[in-house]
Amino acid sequence: MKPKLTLKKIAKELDVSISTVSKALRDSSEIGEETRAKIKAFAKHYNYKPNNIALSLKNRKTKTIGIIIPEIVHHFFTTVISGVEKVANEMGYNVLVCLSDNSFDKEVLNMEMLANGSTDGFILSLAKETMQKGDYHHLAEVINQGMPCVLFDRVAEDISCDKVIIDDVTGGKKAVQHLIDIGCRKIALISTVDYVSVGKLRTHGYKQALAENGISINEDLILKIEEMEDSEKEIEAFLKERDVDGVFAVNEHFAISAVKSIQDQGKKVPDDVSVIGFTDGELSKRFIPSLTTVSQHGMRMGEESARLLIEKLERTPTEDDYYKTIIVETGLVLRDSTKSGK
Amino acid sequence: MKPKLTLKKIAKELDVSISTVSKALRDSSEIGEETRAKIKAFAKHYNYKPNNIALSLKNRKTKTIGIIIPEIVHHFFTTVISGVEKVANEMGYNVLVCLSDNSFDKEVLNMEMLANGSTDGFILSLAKETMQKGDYHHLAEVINQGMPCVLFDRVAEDISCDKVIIDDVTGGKKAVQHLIDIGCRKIALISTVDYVSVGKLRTHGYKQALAENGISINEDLILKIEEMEDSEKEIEAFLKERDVDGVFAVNEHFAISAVKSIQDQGKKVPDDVSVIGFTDGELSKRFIPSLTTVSQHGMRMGEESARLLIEKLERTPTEDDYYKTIIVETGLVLRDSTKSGK
DNA sequence: TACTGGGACGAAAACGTTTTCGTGTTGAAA
DNA sequence: TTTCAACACGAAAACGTTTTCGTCCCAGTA
Repeated sequence: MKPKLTLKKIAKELDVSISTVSKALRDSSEIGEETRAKIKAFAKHYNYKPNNIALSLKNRKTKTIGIIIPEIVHHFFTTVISGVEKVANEMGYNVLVCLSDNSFDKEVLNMEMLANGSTDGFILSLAKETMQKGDYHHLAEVINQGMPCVLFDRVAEDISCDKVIIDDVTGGKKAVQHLIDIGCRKIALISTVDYVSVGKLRTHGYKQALAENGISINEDLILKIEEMEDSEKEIEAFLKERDVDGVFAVNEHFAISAVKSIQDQGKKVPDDVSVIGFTDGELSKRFIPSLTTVSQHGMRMGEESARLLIEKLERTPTEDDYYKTIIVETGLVLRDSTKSGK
Repeated sequence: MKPKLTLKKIAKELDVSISTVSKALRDSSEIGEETRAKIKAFAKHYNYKPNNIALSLKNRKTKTIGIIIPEIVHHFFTTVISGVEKVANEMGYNVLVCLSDNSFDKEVLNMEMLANGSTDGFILSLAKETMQKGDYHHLAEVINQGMPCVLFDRVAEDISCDKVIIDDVTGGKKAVQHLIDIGCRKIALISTVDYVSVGKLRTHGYKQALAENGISINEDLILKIEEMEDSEKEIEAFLKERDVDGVFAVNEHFAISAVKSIQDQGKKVPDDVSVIGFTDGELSKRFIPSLTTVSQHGMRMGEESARLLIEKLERTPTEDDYYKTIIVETGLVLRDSTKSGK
């Protein structure tokens, strides 16, 4: 086991100064042809690689970006990470992944770690608990320290920074409009509680679509779920007592639970009831019947976020600075859980 | 926007030396009560946090561990990350996630990045291409430099380092034994090509179970799949021409494809054919019929890997060093894709 | 010969810490 | 009065780089 090679060791070995070695390796014309060649040969032979930490300290940049997500065991977030990784790597950056577990405290802790020099900036989707509290001081603080930051998907209005979101309202509207187009009139909505921004927005979309088609909104057909844990039972109970011909669920899990309970009641999907979910997970694709969904394009969101962040990192901060919000379009992926249009 | 506070700035502001500030903040008895209190109050008020990079450079340790996985959009790997994150955080470590995309070159690149000071050690599951090539020089090199390393799931025999694996042979055996127990006799195996170690081992388990029960091995009932891309069609073609009453698939995708093509043929799962998969993903759980699987306990594997690594990191390297291999037990999770025992 | 210029290299500062080893001041013991 | 410990603090090295600014020497010019 031989310890890492450093400039100092090379210098001593070749009996030149550290500066000479450094310059030679960077191909400076200051160093004579001969010495340069010798040093480069030596470095190559012993596989010298500069120490990243020292570079970071010197340059005051780490070439690392952090990403904090609420949970990793969730297909949408993994696709986002995937997108971030892809462009980060292309641009020579590393990715530090942190999990907030949907906990406010963990989110704050993670941000503190990342902000203390470990990363040049970060990408974040808010924890559920954070959105509920509405406490964003940790974000404000870090941004105020000059650390660039991109929020995605679960964002907060009142934080000024770059953002990447999907148009949840339009996404929800598209879904419901499609249900209407194929003939549904009694459309249930299975959503989350309102403090989760995406739930609220998709609900708006649902209502808009109904309104625009002259269908009155029946609050009794709207279910808001608080706890993921017992969502399945809640959905079952909810659907059992209602007569519907269409269901729009704001995520994949809810959609699948809906399909199951509809089938348990002896009805058929999509013949009796059409179901649309949100998020294009593996599950939706391979479920039987496969689910029609509003696709979120997680990979694209990740790519856009990373690009936005790195762009900001590599620009001199004096240039005119303003915050962008990128809206990634949603798509409607038609599969077998909805009747085909006539 | 105020830039980060440093020891130097505090020192200047309070008109003491840098060393005094550093010592005061670490509660050294060298510094007088009064000065100490003053400095600590100041630091607290302006929210001083030491710079991580500088600490890393000084201490020659980063308190960061890297994890390189073949693909993140894969439930098993996300659960592993989840486990790693959990214990890493508990022990005060950060996690740097890299994706090899199953490419040898990307794996090498990732390792080089991580080895240049960014991390204290890492956790790795080999890329498919790496296993195929059988080229592990990058691993050997880094280990030789004294960087601790833990391999999990897709490991290489001939690399000496800590490892965390499941007992794939026994896992496969358990599955097939169960199929036999519920009355299956014509059991097909859907596996991967042999250079993927897990595929090979699970195939061993399959054969062992058959042998032990006096069932002759029919190579015609074994399908080895090379490309994920067209696995669905291959499986369909394979099953159409064979008369089977049980299927053991070495992963979730294959299992689901199997179920689908069996159903397409007008047969019933599990009444006509029982199917068992490997990996307890979300998919298996929520698929209809839900899949009986051999569970891999990704979370546990991640936890064990992280624990192993950190243990090694925090021990003085002079103590007696040897490499451990931890075998995480598999479990058989019975669901609806297999007949219940008679 | 004296001066100039440039080629080839080295010294040292800087990034932000921690830690070792002074050093100056005090108060008390001899 | 001298001596010495204890106390409170500062200087400087070190971690591994990059970069600025010398410095030295030699060749060419006047």
